[in-house]
Amino acid sequence: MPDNAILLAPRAVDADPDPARVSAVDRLVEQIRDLVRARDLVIGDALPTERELGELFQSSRNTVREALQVLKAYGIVEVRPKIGAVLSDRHEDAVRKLFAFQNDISPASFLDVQGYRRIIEVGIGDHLILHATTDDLDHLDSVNAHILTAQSVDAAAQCDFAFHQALVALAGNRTLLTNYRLLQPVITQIMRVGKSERPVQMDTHQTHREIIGALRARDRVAYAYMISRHLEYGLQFVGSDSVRPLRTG
Amino acid sequence: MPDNAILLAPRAVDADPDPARVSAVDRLVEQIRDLVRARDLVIGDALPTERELGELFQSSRNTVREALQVLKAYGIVEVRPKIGAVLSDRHEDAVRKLFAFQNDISPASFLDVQGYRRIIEVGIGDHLILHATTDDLDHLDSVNAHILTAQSVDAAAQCDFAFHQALVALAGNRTLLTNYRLLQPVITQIMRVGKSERPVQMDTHQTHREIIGALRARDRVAYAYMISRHLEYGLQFVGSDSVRPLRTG
DNA sequence: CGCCCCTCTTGGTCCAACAAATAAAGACTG
DNA sequence: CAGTCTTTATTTGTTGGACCAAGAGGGGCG
Repeated sequence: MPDNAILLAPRAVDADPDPARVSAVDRLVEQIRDLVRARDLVIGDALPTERELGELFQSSRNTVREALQVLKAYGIVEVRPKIGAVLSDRHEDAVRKLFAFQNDISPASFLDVQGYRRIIEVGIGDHLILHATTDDLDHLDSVNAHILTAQSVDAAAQCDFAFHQALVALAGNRTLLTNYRLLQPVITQIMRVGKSERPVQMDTHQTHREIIGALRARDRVAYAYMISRHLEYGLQFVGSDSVRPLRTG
Repeated sequence: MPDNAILLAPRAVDADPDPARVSAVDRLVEQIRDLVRARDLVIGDALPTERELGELFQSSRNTVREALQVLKAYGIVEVRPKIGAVLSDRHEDAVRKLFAFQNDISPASFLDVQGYRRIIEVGIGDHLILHATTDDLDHLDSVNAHILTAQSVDAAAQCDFAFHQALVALAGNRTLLTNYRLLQPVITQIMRVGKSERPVQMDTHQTHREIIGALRARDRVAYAYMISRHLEYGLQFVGSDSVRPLRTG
């Protein structure tokens, strides 16, 4: 049934004008993908060896290797010596990595990302007010509790993000959550900057508690207000004059 | 200003535990990136030839080629015969392609994506009501007009998406727009499915007009209602009985 | 000056080889 | 017989070299 459930393969996303002029590597990438589908391989299954793939698709091992590098960059496979290429579940990680690959992060981006988060986190408010169960909110509390045990700025930022991610997850929309998580590197960096100035774990934890409280009270106005204020709070540390370039190799 | 606008480079997104065990290809990818930075190369500039890169970094040309395949997959470079590797601005395209790479699109995804769109497009309503200028709305009208001239289902879907993209763009948030555009392949496919059943260009155009009208009237309730109904409309062609979960390999 | 042809560089692909890693099989020991 | 060590054979990692086709660049010719 995986077949008829598929309505389409992602198509027309990249033009493919002259099939004769497509490189052997690109062709192999597609052929290997087709092979995976045809054999119904799942995460963890191993592909044929490089030599076998070369023989199977009438290509040299070098070409196969170049195709495997592409698949590896896509997070589709992981290659281990002696084992060969194994289907990987790191695809989302690869997307995230690529997404942040050369997005130099500027103060403008900081503002932009916080604005994005406000749109999202406020936007899901109605849904949370209506559908979040007590269990959901208890879960938020437990996630929030971790921030008190954070031993470093970095760990605190991770916990902070985990809370907001859990909040977004409660919206029950996979696409939204995926997109939100794409910004993880950027968001945690914002949080690191905010927390490096002074220890604000307690403040953050308390504010999160109040946000959860607003949800428990089913008070959508309070929720929207608190989220907005909470997101603006982090920006005061990205003040105009404290914006200094720090180049990291 | 590109330099001092950099606050940080994406870090800690992928672990790099044992620098001794890193493969030559991965090392080369980083070295080539460093080379680009060191020489301040910009979009359109050409990298050294494969043979030169191999000599420069003490690697064989095959290894260089594998690294270039990775950079190509990342949308960092485009390789043109005889010219060599040229710095590319196709990075976002690469992200988009990777994002949709193995997301086989199921009816469940359709629902999910439409839900995501509703969160976004309704969520930006307040901002649009408050800040959209008459020029902005006129621009929306002109974009919307294109759908009447569409000669094919595919073209109509493109126009439809262009309208919604323009709408989201009015929110003035680059991050949001980038994320929305990430879903372009999926969204346009949803639109194609909706429009393939029967010609609905007129309907779509009219509904868009009404949405713009709600914005002109600064009527946020009407806007939210119309957007929601508009997004749900496309779903009727994805019948409920064909909605079953599918394993996303 | 402009056009055409030639050449030589460059990417695209393949082959062969060796090193390093390691899974699998076999040997050894208690 | 069970468990551990060793050997072996296979597989990936990397290199060097070879050839081809395409095309950029230079030189010659009209």
